[in-house]
Amino acid sequence: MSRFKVLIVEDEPVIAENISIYLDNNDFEVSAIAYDSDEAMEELQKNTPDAVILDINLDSEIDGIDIAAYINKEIQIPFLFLTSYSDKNTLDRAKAVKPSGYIVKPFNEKTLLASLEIAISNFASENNQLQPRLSMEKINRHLLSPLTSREFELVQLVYDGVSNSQIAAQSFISPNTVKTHLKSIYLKLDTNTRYRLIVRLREWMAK
Amino acid sequence: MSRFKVLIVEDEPVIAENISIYLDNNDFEVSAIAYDSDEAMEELQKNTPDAVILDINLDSEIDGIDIAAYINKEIQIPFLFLTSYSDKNTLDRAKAVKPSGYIVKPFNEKTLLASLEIAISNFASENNQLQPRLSMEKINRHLLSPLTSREFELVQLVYDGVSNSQIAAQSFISPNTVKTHLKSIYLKLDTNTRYRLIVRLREWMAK
DNA sequence: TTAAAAATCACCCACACGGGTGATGCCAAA
DNA sequence: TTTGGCATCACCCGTGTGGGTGATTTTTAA
Repeated sequence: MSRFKVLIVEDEPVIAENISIYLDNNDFEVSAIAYDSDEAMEELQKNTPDAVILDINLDSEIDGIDIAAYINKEIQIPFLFLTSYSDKNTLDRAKAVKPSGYIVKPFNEKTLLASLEIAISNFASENNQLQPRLSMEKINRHLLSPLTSREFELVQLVYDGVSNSQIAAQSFISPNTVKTHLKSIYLKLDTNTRYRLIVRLREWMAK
Repeated sequence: MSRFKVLIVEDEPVIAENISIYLDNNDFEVSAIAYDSDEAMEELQKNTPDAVILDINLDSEIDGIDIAAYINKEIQIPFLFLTSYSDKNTLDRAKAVKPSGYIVKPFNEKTLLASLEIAISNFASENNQLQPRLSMEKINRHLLSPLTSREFELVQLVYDGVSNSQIAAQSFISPNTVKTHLKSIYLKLDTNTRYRLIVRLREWMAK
């Protein structure tokens, strides 16, 4: 696998250089170093990285948190804050843009590296399974009498938008049997149409 | 608001004490300090905290990563790793349990605190909006001709499991009009049943 | 002002779906 | 051995939903 491209946004050249060298020695590719917000925005657009390390204070109109907001809106890649400031005010503003991490200077290089790896890993898996799979456990939590395993199989198909006849075909049972199962399912789930079943399941999986 | 209860799992008493005092001075309540995995498991069950700081190496059968796996399965609260180890092997194991953060010792106290706050904040908002609201923007990204605003209103109702007659009633239009709108919607979304529409929207919102 | 797009409505038809009822065979627990 | 849960199937009926067609009014943009 090719190395992950990381953009460093940091106005102090010495620190930026240090980070760059350190990342380069540890299986990351530094796509660029941006010393101010303009450079950062440009880099984000024309040479989009896989992750970003963001200093918050850049003594310009736009600060690191603004850049983060832009990333969330337009690019959707993970980012870490790396900053000297951890006062309540700054932290509260930072919370709003949902950073993958927040590291306060002076920082432990290993912490930076580990945080970066975790951020990338978490971000990737979030995007792949933000489609929560149905969990029989979670469903039964809401039920008086739990679903049988067969019923759960059918529920999964319904949840994926499969029609009764299709379910019958790929489950090797009669369409009538599918209907019979659905009746018990509706009874247990206290529902009466397949689309309301889907909506209910979506809600239950979300929490 | 009452203070967040944090469990500290750390086998070195001096470090554990230091963290405890520091958190206590910064608006967190330390629900307990667990010096080994048994104590940790017990605390998690009988005095469930809002977040956990986990050392990985606890020189017992069960280590911090195992505890993390347990938390994910049974409790669902955010946790941070705080450890001396950041070798590839340990880190890869840690990635699998999706920690909110990974801090390597010796650590900057402010980093710990900021990471904890970010972790709790991110975790809370994840749980509240894991039910993604429909976004007209995201839908239209997939369409040749975009939805009109009226159509989008109806799509939202369908997505919430509302029947045609109910939609008609609460939108003050004729059931026939609802059907007409749905026809255009199905045409644009390339679908032909309301439940497949719901499934498709769910998929599109997820990424 | 005028043409195009959007929103509204009606009627017909076909069918997938859901509710009601009843039945059979299997298997495990009592 | 028997009871009860589970999975399987069938038939009937009513209706909500979707497809086809055509129309009028309102709003928006040219």
